[in-house]
Amino acid sequence: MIRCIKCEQVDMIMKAGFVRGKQRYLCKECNFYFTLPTPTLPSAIHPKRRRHQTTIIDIARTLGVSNSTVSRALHGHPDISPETRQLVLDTATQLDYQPNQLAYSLVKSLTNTIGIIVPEFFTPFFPNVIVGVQEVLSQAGYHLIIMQSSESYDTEVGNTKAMLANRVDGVIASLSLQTNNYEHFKALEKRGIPIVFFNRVCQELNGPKVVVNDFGGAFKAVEHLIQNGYRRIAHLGGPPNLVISQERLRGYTSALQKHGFDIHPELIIHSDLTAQKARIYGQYLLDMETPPDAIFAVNDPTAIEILILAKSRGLRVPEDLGVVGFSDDPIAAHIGNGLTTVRQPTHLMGKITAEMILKLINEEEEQWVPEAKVLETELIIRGSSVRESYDAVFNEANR
Amino acid sequence: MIRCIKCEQVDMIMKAGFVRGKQRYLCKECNFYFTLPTPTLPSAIHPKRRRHQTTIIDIARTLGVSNSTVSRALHGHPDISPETRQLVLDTATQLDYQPNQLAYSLVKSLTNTIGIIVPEFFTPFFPNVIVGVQEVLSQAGYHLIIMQSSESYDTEVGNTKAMLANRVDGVIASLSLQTNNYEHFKALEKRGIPIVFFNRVCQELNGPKVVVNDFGGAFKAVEHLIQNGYRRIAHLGGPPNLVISQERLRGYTSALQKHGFDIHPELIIHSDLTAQKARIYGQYLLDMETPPDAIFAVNDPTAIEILILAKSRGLRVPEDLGVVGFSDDPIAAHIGNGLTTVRQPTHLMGKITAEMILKLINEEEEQWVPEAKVLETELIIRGSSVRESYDAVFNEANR
DNA sequence: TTGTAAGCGTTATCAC
DNA sequence: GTGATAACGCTTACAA
Repeated sequence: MIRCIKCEQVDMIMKAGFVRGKQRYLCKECNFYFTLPTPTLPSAIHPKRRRHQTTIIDIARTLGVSNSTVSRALHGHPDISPETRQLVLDTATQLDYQPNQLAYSLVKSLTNTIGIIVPEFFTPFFPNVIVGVQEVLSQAGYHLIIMQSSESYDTEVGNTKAMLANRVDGVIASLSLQTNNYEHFKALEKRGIPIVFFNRVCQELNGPKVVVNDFGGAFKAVEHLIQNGYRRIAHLGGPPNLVISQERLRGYTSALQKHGFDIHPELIIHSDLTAQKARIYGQYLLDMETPPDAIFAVNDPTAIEILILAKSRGLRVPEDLGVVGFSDDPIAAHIGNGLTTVRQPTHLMGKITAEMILKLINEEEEQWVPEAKVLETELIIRGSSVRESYDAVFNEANR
Repeated sequence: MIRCIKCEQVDMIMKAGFVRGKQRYLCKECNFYFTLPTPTLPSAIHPKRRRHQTTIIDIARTLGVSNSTVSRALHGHPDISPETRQLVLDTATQLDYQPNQLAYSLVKSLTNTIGIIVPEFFTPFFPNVIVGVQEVLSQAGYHLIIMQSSESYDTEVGNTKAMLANRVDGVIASLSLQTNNYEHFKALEKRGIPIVFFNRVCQELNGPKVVVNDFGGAFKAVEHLIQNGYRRIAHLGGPPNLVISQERLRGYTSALQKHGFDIHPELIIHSDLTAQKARIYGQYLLDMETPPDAIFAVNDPTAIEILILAKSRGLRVPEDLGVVGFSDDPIAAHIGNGLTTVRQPTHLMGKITAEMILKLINEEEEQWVPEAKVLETELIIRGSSVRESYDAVFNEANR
């Protein structure tokens, strides 16, 4: 005999289909739809659910307590008797309970998840940064969901949408090569989701950024080439829209200017960071009427391609051609007599980026957060750029 | 005037605090607590929620329709008039609506997320596999949540717990060095979460696996050394608990046996895949009374360490010492005269693993899924192992 | 210390 | 074609 839970009527009840496996009723008296409250019997079993995961309700039922009690016990809430608490904990392990993070996140509007968008995974740079990020985040109890833009603007937009849909608590990003429009990141900002950019940043967005001193690194690299007697130094640069390209180019020109060299625009090439393009532009440079005697490349993969190209042409490195890269990829130490390069603190970069995003998430009011953190680079001098004699001469002259 | 929603009484109603900003009442007649159902007024505003994300209900309210209508419109359900549909879609973009994947996942018990657990990120192997995985998964509309065990058993257990809590639809995993107990993976299985192991698999779990033919690769490598006249070939192996170590060792011994060589247990070393240990064991091997004239290393980082060690000792490679690695890391092509190594199809491995997990997720009944997929390897012959004269002699003798 | 019930944002079922 | 309502699994304010 079914009684309407609203008007207590008994006679005017009609069956009205099933909802999620439970009989549904309609009270014709008060025109009210309802299902019967789930019976609180300890042995109540969901009959037709496959692979049912244990919930706090299951624990509550087997113990004959309310789900709030269970919730409190599970979270070590102070207002609960030690006995109940232990009882709950025991049955939880007994029933192999695993909390449902989804339900938690839904109710708390917190996912404890940070999203990171990186352009690629092929050079060791981004994986290394991620290692640093993850170290800090997992310590703080956050998960990391990693997405690749694959250097595509459209994919990057999709990534940010997915971040939004999954309600990540914060986003870490490094821009794709194609990205020139930043609306998708502004959409995140607008919703109050903190973002920290690293490495491939953009000046248009005024959030916090973590970068290395690209200018300084490039400056040191080119000055080092000058000190080794190279006089016609080319720059195989990156795409002009990236700040790292701009800064490294600026370092290059500044170093030349400081030492009284002219800037030759024909020796400045804008490429795309890949070895394929480096090969083409490298050929072009070395085929010039007056080819350069040194090349400062925007990153290690392109520098290595130049090294390979030089070898195939019978050019001696460093005698005929000096080469300096940027990144200190592991391979740089081992290729030929070693590639001189600018080392970036990738791991540290990851850690600092992660710390920044955590700070942004946890700040109550608008605390002060540094606009941009600039990490220092280190010039690692190896065989591809050291011409002993010149170095001596130069240092002599400067003393 | 408040009426009890249960007994319809009007006089015995008392105010009884607030719940989530709504007045709560107690009916003294039937002793029933209740709040008034949320008014369906179009202009009802959540008064005190900061950073409120637009929901389906907001759209419904502004349009004066029900949320089911909105839901249907957003999902392109057939039973909806084109006008309403367009109206909903328009206001959705207007209000900048972003679906809440959490709520969706909660109700559907589907997250559209796959978790992957990898031991490390330092060698290019795992990043490369991940690239392949992600290619397939993102095509299928799945996200990837990446976790690192950092070669630690405890972290790996934590990772699986987190996967469970986040209710991922499937798990891809490669075991940590420390892992000897597989209960945490069995716990996933028990809950019906599909798992696919790759590369570092374990025989105890009988789920699907994707591996390369480690045996065959090792066999080819060692046979190649024999053909180049090396007669005392050592094996710098991996940890004995990993199947890859076992298989590569098996390939090593089989190749020796096939060519009538004795197995010298003192030439078989179990290390841990790292360059640090490789240095120590490498020293040990080269310091032997009768040192080996060739070393087959379990992976490239260790092989490269041997190369460096040999150089520092003035040993000529390949004349005095032959070296073969396993993986074909990018660096292998460039170090010294090149490192001979066994190439693994990392990208393909990722793609196949991803396809397998998708198949497992989508299969209705227990469809047949291959137990294990074995991918072929390729021996990449470079300078570290080719002694022309010996090769000729050997081939002569075998003709 | 424990219980009650709302609500987080969705989907699904049935009635109309 | 549209609306009403429950349910997904959890936290929490308030009352007892």
